[in-house]
Amino acid sequence: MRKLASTNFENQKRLESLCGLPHAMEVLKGRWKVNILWSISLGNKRYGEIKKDIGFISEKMLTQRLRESEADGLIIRKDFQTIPPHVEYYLTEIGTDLIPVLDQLCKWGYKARNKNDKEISEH
Amino acid sequence: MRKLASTNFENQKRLESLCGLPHAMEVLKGRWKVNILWSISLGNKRYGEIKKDIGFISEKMLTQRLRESEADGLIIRKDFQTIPPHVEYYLTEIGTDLIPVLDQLCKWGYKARNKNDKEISEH
DNA sequence: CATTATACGTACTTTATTGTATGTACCCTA
DNA sequence: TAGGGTACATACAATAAAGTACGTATAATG
Repeated sequence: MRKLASTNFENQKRLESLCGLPHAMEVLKGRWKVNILWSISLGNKRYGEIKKDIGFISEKMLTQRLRESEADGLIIRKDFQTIPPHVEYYLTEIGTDLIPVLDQLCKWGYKARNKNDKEISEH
Repeated sequence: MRKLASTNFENQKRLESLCGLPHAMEVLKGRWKVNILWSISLGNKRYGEIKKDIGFISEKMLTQRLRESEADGLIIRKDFQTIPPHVEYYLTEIGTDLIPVLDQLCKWGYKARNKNDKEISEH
């Protein structure tokens, strides 16, 4: 739960008003979000598929992050209203737009990791 | 401080081993990091300049994040060894490579924010 | 008739991050 | 000689995120 009257919260708002970057980071933050979005972009639609794809995410985390990404407008939740339940998740337009950026970030991440590992092992 | 034997920690490591994306997010996480890096990329070199540029970051946060980004290999700290102290921060090569990606992310962030605001105000 | 599968919800504990307050050592300027 | 600037460090309190354990309803399967 967010505490609306804390400096913590205020600082985040102030940052987000400065430029788009903090908003982007806010929307992507948390351990699992980018992986969930990525997984959906690869064609995993159902809760169970995403869970299996990531492998070791807890059900609580998955549900929570999916809800947040839905609220942020990145994904759409389609409930087939059946029993047992059948739900599918899709990227929205803005969610889809994010994927190439994540791809860039991923490539950078590889480079950064290798570079740093190398430098550390040189000692 | 990180607790090395927690599931929390282990999960992060597991994710990072999967692809470059979690590593990138790990390196950029926290409220202030991307703004600090951005500020340096704009030409702010000194501690005080970065602090003034962001405006409302506490000194503790700034120091802490600078140290982390240095450990992650994104920036270099050049201490002029004078009294009163004079220190300058520069982006490394890999740190510089990140800037265009952050720029993309920033643009996406604007779009995502506007889109979401609009949809919310339509209710 | 017990198990598995679906997609969650809720209460609780553990870990991690962020913020606040204060102190440091020295220099320069008024 | 009092105050401001430089670039931090440290102890502590407040807040947020992540993980654990357990429970739900129903249907199909063995």
